[in-house]
Order: sequence, then structure tokens, then C-alpha cells
Amino acid sequence: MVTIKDIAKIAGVSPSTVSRVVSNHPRISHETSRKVKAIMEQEGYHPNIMAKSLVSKTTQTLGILLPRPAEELFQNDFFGELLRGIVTQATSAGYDTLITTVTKDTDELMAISRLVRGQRVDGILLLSSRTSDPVIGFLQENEFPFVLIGRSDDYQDVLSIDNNNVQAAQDATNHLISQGHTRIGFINGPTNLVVSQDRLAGYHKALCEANIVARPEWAIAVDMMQQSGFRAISGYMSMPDRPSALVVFDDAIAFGVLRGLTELGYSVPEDISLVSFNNIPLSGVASTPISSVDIGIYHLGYTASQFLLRSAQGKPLPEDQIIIPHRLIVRKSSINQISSE
Amino acid sequence: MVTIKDIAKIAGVSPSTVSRVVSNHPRISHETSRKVKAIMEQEGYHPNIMAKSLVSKTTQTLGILLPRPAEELFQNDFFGELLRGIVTQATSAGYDTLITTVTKDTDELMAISRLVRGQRVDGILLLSSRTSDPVIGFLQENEFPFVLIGRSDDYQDVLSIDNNNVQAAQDATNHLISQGHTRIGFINGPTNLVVSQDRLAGYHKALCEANIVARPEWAIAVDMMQQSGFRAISGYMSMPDRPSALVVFDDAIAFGVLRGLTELGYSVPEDISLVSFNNIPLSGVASTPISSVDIGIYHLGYTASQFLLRSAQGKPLPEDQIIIPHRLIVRKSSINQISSE
DNA sequence: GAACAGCGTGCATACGTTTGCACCTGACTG
DNA sequence: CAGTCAGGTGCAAACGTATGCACGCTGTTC
Repeated sequence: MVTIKDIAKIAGVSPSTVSRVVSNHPRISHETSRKVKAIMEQEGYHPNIMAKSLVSKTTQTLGILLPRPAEELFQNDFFGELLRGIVTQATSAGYDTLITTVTKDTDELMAISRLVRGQRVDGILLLSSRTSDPVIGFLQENEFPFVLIGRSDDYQDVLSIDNNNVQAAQDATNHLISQGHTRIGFINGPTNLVVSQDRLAGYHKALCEANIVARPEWAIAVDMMQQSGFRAISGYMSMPDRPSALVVFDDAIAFGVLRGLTELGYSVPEDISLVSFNNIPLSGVASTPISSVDIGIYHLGYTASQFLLRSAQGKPLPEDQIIIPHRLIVRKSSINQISSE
Repeated sequence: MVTIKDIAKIAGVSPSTVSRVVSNHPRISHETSRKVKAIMEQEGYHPNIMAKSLVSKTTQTLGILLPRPAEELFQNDFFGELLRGIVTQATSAGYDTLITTVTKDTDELMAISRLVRGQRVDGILLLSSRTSDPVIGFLQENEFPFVLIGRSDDYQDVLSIDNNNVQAAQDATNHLISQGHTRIGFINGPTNLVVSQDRLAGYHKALCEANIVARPEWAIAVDMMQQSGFRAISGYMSMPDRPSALVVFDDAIAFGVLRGLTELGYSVPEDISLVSFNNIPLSGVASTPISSVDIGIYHLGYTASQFLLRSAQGKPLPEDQIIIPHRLIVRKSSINQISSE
């Protein structure tokens, strides 16, 4: 492999000069620069990044700790889109993106520790938004740049990029209310996720502000598999007194719900209206197109990446929390004027 | 940051000894090893990976060149699942995974060149399966370890991990034939992808073997957006003489087709049967569950990663092409005994 | 009792860069 | 004409680790 010394020898200059040419040092003569650059091109020279990192103490790399394979994020489009946002921004800033994953919860700290202590990355992007995350504590102690996608109540002064999920759920619920519904249920995601808690809170807030009394038995939690949406809906429909509309945590679950309803002979939105979250591409081509809150997943990743880079470069971070705007996309599943009771 | 020298000083030994402890050198006394390990633990020492790489000429990292953001793979579940397979295998072997992407085609070579020449990764995983890919040529010239997910006809001696897409399409088509269909159409993906060509070939082969004459106007190509499936189907249905069954390139497109059919007042599988590919989780909960060929995406990524690691470690590669088995999952969209004509 | 084997450790060098400092040259100043 | 200055370049040290070689020590063998 051709090194800086080889180039220097061919060009008849010292390695330092070549190095300065590479970094566009101001005090290199135009002619030398031109000559060296030509030789680099001709020899196909690229600086060895390891050597560079060793002295510069910087890796030009961002780390991402993936949620465990078993976890939900991998199950649907969310992750791919998020990653696209992250990588696009990082790449445009000349950074690479490093991915690690773990199989057991207990390995998480080890994996992070390896990245941080081994100085393999300049900053870390955390995807999990569990209520309590030891990784956050570790990163804070070591004053290592990191950004959280999501939110954590248990730690202070953490830069996190998130949607206003309370507001988003409130918007979704209010939309149903504005369509004349008063009997509104909620199918939530895993309750240990902050986002689930936020959306549930938004749902309750909307009901409260509309002076609708929440019915506890109408708010349930399922895991992220669309099968569970399928199962959940039959529970609802067998209730003697059932809701006329549902807010659903996630499009994948909503698909299951929709399918269950069809199978049971109900139709959407006539018998029951639906609004869900994430607005994955397929939402629009479901048998009944599903109204969904677009939470700007790409934007989320892009922004997180952007702020992490700033932080990694030692620049001050503007705020403690960045909110990515959401937008309710109304489709057929919730367009319905039911008779007011 | 604590280095090997610090540990050495505290333990009262030389850095070499510490280094040997870390790598479990046989000629280190048990007691020294124990003592040094205790100190490493206590000081939170992790070897600097950059320095390590510099001397060992190895990075313990795999590179992935993402398809361009605009490209299809990002659009659906395929990519997330593939990545999960790749990263899981790599991580279990102690490797990290580095992701880069480019915005323009012309940047691809630059990006790859940076990784290879800069010795940033030990091997590269190529996701694109375009018929002609300059990146493959570059990697071959430089004798750099790489594995192709997909297939390329233009280069010899490339280790590629792929499905038998010809067979898969043949199976899908045969399934429709076995259901009594003789009027079978094909909605293909982008024609510059090898996989599209293979599936089209399999479709033709099945027809041919069943002595069914292929109708050129029944085989069309669309891009990967599900909207295009939506549009395509109206073209079919306005034909005076239309197929009774369709093989569709991808689940996302199939969703669009399904939706189009419903909108036009047709039902599946009664008016028209469908079989598609990829078997994404949502296929099973479509309004009519879609029959789909499961191509083992996770398995594809996992295996590719596995062979790339072998190659990166200088081990010989067993074969030129590894085939990941596929499996047709029959669902309602294709279960239909139509009257034989 | 000398020679030798084997174990455990340290010294020195190398990996490919960056960068502070010093040096040289020529031009310009007073 | 000596002195200053700025531009252009090279020297050498440093980053943190791995490893071939040499060295000292202990115990064994003839």
C-alpha cells in the first residue's frame, strides 16, 4: 500500500510537505502542491485513516447502538428510514457511521465502553428510548458526545431529538373528536417505551380537554407485532359497549387491526374509525387507507446526526431538546361523520 | 484516556507485558496476568483501536456501501432485515459494521476507494445488484475482500450470495398454474436489476414448460413504489383480454395492486390471483393476505457477512455462489380453483 | 559443575500520520 | 549594506500498540 513517504520520495519532498499538501496548508507553494497532487492521483494514494486518527484523536466516525435484534424497531420501516437520515447527514459531513448491536441487555455497556474507551468513534447516537438507560449514565460520566433519539426522563441535560408525542397523540385524538366521536379507544405500544407513555398522555389530555371521560378498559397496550393488533381488535369488538374510534400506536399494529375488523365483518371507518402513527408508505395503500401521524422519521435521524456532529466537534449545543414537527395525514380510515348521540 | 503505558507503570511491568496479557500470550506468568488484568479492570482500560489497527493492518470492521438514498432498497423492509442479518453475524465475530452512502453514482468509486485505500475496513459488502458495476471491477483489481449480495453477470470469480431467483419466480408461476391458471401476467421491478431479469426469466420458463404461450403485453415493468402497482393494475383491467393471475415483483407493489383492484371493484383472488416476493410481515395482514415467496432476507445478510469475514481473514472461500433457499408462502390471494377453460 | 532448555520479561523498532520548531532563501526596509 | 521579514520546506517527536530478539533466571541433565 502506497504511503505518504512513497509520495514524498517520488516528488522529491519530505513527508511533512505531502501532509501539508493534503490538508491545504497555506504555506505550501502553488507549484509544489500541484506536483504532489498529481503524483498522489497517479499513485492512487489515500491517507491511512488509522494513522491519521491516532495522532488527530478523531475518527470521523459516528457510532450507532442498535436496539436488540429482538426489539421492535427492526420490525418495520422505522429503522431503515431513520438510518437513512442519519447516514445521509453524516456522509455529507465527511463522517462514516458505525453500527454495533448486542444480543443481551448486559452487553450494551460493554459494547459502548469498547467504542468510547477504544476511541473508535467521535460520538454516539442512542436509539432506544427506554425510561431508564444505564448507557446514558455511562456516557455522561465519561463526558462523551452523544445524542438521544427519543427522550429520557431519568437524566438531565441530555440532548435529545424527539417528536412532541404528547401533542401528536392529542392531535390524532382531537381529529377523531372533531369527526364527532366521543367513544375513543387507544391501542398503545410497549409501556416501557417513553414514546408509548407520551402518546397515552396525549390521548388522555385530548379527552380531558373535550370533557370526555376516559374509559380505562378502552386503553390497552400490545407489543409491536401486527398480529397483536389483530388479536386486540376482537377483544374490543366483543365488548358490550365499545368505542367508535381507535387511536393506534403504530401503522403495523393498525394493519393488524384493520385486517381483524374486516375478518369480523366490520368496516372502516363506518363501524370504527382509525388513526395511527408513523405514516409508513404502505399506510396509503391499505384496503382502507389509514390516517396516520407523520413523525418525520428521516428528519429525526438527519437532525440527530447533525447535532451529534456539532457536539463531536466541540461546538456548543443550542438546546436541551429538539422537537421534530409532526403532521397528521388524514385518510379514509377516519373520515366519517357519525350522528352525534 | 488511560493507555497501555499507564497500566504498565502502575503494575510495575513494561508495556510489552501488558500487551501480551491482553492478547493472552502463552509465556506470561499466571500471576502477572492476574495482576495486570485487575489493574486494567480497575482503571477502565481499553486498547486504542486505531493504534492497534495501525500495527496489525486489520480493522475488525466490515464496510457496507448503501444503495443511493433514492434507490428502492430503502423503501421497504428489505434493507432493515438484511442489515440485521449482517450486523448480527459481524458482531458475534467481534467485527463492527461501517456504513457509507453516496448521493451520486460517480461518488461510489470515490467512497469505496477511500475505504479500501485508507484501510478503513477489512472487507466490503456490496448490496447493489446492477448488471454492470464499476465498483466490482475496482475491488477485484485491488484484490480486496468483498462479497456481493445479489449477482453480477459481468464479472467472473465474484463470491455472491443470492437467491435462485429464476427458480423462485418459476415456483411462484407454477403455483398459479397448479391453481388452474393459464392466463398469467407479470409485473416486474426495475429492469436494470439482475434480480428483475432473473424473475422474469423464471416466469417465462414456467410458462414455457407448461406449454403456455407468453403474452408480451402481460409482462410489464414498474419502479418499486407501491403507487406504481396501483397505476399498473388499471392498465391490466382495461385490456379486453386480461390475465386471471399476476406474479408481482415485490410485496410493496403488490399492496398497490391489491388496493387498485379493490378500488376498481374487483376482488382477490376471485377476479384475479396474486403472488409476490419478499414476504414482508405486512403481507400476512393485507386485506387479502398476499401469497409471497419468502427469500430469507435475514439469512442472506447473515451468510454474506459470514463469508466476507472468512475472506477477510484470508481463509479460502468454498464456492463462487451461495444460494439461499426460498419458500413460497401461500395465502388467500392465490388460493382459488377457477374453472378450467 | 558446566552446559543447556525453557520460561518470563524488557528493549527497541515499526506502523503512517501530524505538527511545532528551526532553517534557508530572497526581497524589502531603513 | 546590514537587518528584518515572510514564504516555503524539512527535522524530529509524538500518537498507542505489537512483536522479534535478547537477556536473566531456574532447574535439569550428563
